[in-house]
Amino acid sequence: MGNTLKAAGETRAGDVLARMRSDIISCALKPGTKLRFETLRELYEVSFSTLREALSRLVAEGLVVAEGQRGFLVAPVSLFDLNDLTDVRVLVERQCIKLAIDRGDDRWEADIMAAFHRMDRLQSRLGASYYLSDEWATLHSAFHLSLVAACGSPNLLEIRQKLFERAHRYRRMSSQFRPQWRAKDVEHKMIMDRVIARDTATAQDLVDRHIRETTENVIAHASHLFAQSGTADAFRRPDPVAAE
Amino acid sequence: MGNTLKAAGETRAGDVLARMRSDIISCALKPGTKLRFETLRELYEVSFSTLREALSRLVAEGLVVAEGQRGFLVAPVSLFDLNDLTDVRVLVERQCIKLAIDRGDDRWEADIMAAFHRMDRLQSRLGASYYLSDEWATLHSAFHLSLVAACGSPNLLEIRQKLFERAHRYRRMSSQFRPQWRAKDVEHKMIMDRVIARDTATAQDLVDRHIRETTENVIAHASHLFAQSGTADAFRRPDPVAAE
DNA sequence: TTACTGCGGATTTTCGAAATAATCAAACCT
DNA sequence: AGGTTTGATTATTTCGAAAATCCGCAGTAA
Repeated sequence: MGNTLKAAGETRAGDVLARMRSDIISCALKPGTKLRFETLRELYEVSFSTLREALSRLVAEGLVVAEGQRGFLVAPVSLFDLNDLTDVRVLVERQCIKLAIDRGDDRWEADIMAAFHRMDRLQSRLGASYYLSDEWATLHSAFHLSLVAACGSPNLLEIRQKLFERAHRYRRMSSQFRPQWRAKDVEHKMIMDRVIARDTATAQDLVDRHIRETTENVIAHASHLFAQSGTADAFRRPDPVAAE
Repeated sequence: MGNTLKAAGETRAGDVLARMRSDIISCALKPGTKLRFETLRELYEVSFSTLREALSRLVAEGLVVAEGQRGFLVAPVSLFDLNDLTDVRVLVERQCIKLAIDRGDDRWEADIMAAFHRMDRLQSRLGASYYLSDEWATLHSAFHLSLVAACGSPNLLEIRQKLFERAHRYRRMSSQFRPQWRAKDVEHKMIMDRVIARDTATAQDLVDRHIRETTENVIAHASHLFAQSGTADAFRRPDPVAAE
């Protein structure tokens, strides 16, 4: 029964998960949208259970929120969330950088240079609008990961990756409106240099600024898209987890 | 069809989730155990789909790991993971404390004292073995949460809570073997005092030590229960998420 | 008019069977 | 004998229908 396509060893739920994540990040599914099962079922051509599985995982990633027994929602965006997200990312990323520089070996340095090279070459090939390409987003993500891959903390890296994904959605929202992004590639090169030179303090500051300036850019050009909704309500998580 | 019990407004999956979490933390489901659906189905008296939902959420909390299309596993424990978890918790908790002290108001201070009082009174009532009680664990969790509740960062608080849960399992493993825990309550009081006095640096250091000493305690008395398994393999997460 | 209650339609949540994939062991080839 | 393929068995993943729940609205009473 030839479905879309079912790559090697990939579970159906995983495939839907990836497609939905992509659609949420690209805002094909707009923030705050109610996700009705019937609609999704025909959109992604899978059954209720499979959808539910994917939705559950997206809730874990913070891209979808669950409302008790009233269904699911694309996680809303807001100025408050963006600022909070940015602060947490800076905290985590600074620590990752520090640990990676302390613990990284030659192999780690080589991987960074390789990741940068791949990203750099793709930018040249794609020209001015590289930032709109999914392929570039992947290489960009891989580059930033390579910088901190040697930090030696699986837990920190997992947290970092989830935050990076969430932030990606905000970045996409602004790139949509700002064809001429400022030259991130220069910053990337500087960060790489300072990291490989094991200059912890400077590397941390550069990454800090890299993140915060991007946020400022988003706020300047895309904040009109954000929900004015209350600072508190937009962040209710479904599960009070343990306490109470 | 009178099932166990179905409290107000609680979804079945949520109930199973809570029970499984409790069983994993208490090690009724031992670390590293393969979770077969048929077994779980009769143990928790629910269907495949409902189980799958609960399992998915537990994966998000890091208490269960998924192995491709080869089923689920209770997340293994290891010395490496415990140490890593501890380091990340210290990073997060220090930041939470700092922000809460910067931003907390009178109401926040009052809530801390109330949470401490409830925990303290329960300890008196239960006597020497209070730490084995689930009720105390809840109040203990609530107390630590109250300290940082005013930090103003939903994202940081969510991360903190998940890490706290994971650490809880390790704490349980050692309390099982060490009936006479050292007097945590004195530490709790000191922390509360320094937090309310807005003495950020000291409060951070106390919490830091509070966490690290507990970890040392666990290592000293329960590390023989840990898997010797490789430092890397025990932490594979199911989903490479975005980066390739 | 305003607040409360009970019905009807829509949506989510749960179920267990059917399809798909992995595991294990015996037989087969080299 | 060692290693590989095949086939039977077991476990997981997916499906769509059935049950439970929620939401809006009409009708009634204060």
